[in-house]
Amino acid sequence: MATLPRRPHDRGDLRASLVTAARALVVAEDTEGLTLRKAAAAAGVSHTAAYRHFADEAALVAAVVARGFDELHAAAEAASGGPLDRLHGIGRAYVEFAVANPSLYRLMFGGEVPRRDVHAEPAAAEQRVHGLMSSAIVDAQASGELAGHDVADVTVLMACVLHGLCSLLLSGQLPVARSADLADTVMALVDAGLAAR
Amino acid sequence: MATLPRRPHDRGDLRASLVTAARALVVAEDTEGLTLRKAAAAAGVSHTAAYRHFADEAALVAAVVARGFDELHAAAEAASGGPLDRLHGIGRAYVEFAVANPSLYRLMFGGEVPRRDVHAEPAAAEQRVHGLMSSAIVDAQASGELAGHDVADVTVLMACVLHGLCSLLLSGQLPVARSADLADTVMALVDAGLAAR
DNA sequence: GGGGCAATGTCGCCACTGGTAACTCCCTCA
DNA sequence: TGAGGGAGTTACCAGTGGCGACATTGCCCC
Repeated sequence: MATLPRRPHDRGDLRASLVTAARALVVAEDTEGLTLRKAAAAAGVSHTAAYRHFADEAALVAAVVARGFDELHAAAEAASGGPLDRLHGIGRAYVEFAVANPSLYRLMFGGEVPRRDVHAEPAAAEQRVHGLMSSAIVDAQASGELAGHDVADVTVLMACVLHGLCSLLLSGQLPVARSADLADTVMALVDAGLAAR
Repeated sequence: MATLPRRPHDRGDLRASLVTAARALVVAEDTEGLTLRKAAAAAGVSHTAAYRHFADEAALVAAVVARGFDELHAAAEAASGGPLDRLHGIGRAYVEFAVANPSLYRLMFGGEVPRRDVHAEPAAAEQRVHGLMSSAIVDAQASGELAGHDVADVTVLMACVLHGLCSLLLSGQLPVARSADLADTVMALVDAGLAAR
């Protein structure tokens, strides 16, 4: 009897399938539900097959995290408008992403599993998001909407505030229902300190 | 043969011993090194004994996290000086704690293991830290060093900025060597927005 | 006093996880 | 055509969290 092709992932798409399956697991069962074995099973493959494409489970997790940052980057990139509006849009998109994908966001910033010093992928993807903020800040300074503080410092402040807010929201310290509201409030306070006057 | 007393933890101090052992494991082997079995072994007890004092491994972790917040609270409480100085002192103590106890801090804010909605302990301990900030903010507003924004909003901003900064520091996105410097920079920017003028 | 009794621990066991080693299959290419 | 290697598989291992049945101990109360 002619068996179906035994190697459906022959052309290297198993890697992508595993990342997709792992991401789905995170969404469905929260971060602790992510297991190399479950991801492999979901991809229709024995768990050892994953080791052909990832050194560790940690490497698989790192790939999921990197993909998460790519998604966050895409969401933030969609912000438009004048320089300061764009900066605010990025901030809102950031918080919206976190609220919409809490388990994924937690995985991305959990920090324990994917050590930034071991896996370069996620760190690079995160840097791209920060780059987006920097460019908006530069523009806002050029247009005179923000004072000329050191761009790196302001970017750090922005990243700190946004991540800190998301962290408090996702841990339940702040009500998720107020996320948009809180994002605006916090950014307004930051603006007050950065505004050109 | 006379066996040594089989129940060295009779008066309920096993719980405390387990938390201490677990905390030590986190410090020694980072968050992923914390295991219920290892903690029990370190306390000189079989691993199932731990279940007499904690429902889950998660409950043990939650206890470690709560204790971490207590330590953070104690460190922050030591800040003194005028209202605004005290607020800055709290901020510096916060960052110093994170840098000095990176693995513990990661566990405290990792978020995956100890869900705030399940374990009340850690959330309450965290709230106490925020309470410290609030009181300093209230004082600074009363003394006229800060403008009279909504205290809750300002507290959120403060907590966001501090946690965000620590998060970036511990993940390697910002150099730990500059932690004190960055803390001051970031807080100065925040102050600029909050200052009474 | 002595007898229950609950608290505290131990042992044995289970399912599951990450990881390794040895093997099979099948495609490619000299 | 046949050697080689990439991609998966099976079998296995140690370690982990968790459960249930049992032992021991000290305390409380008749």
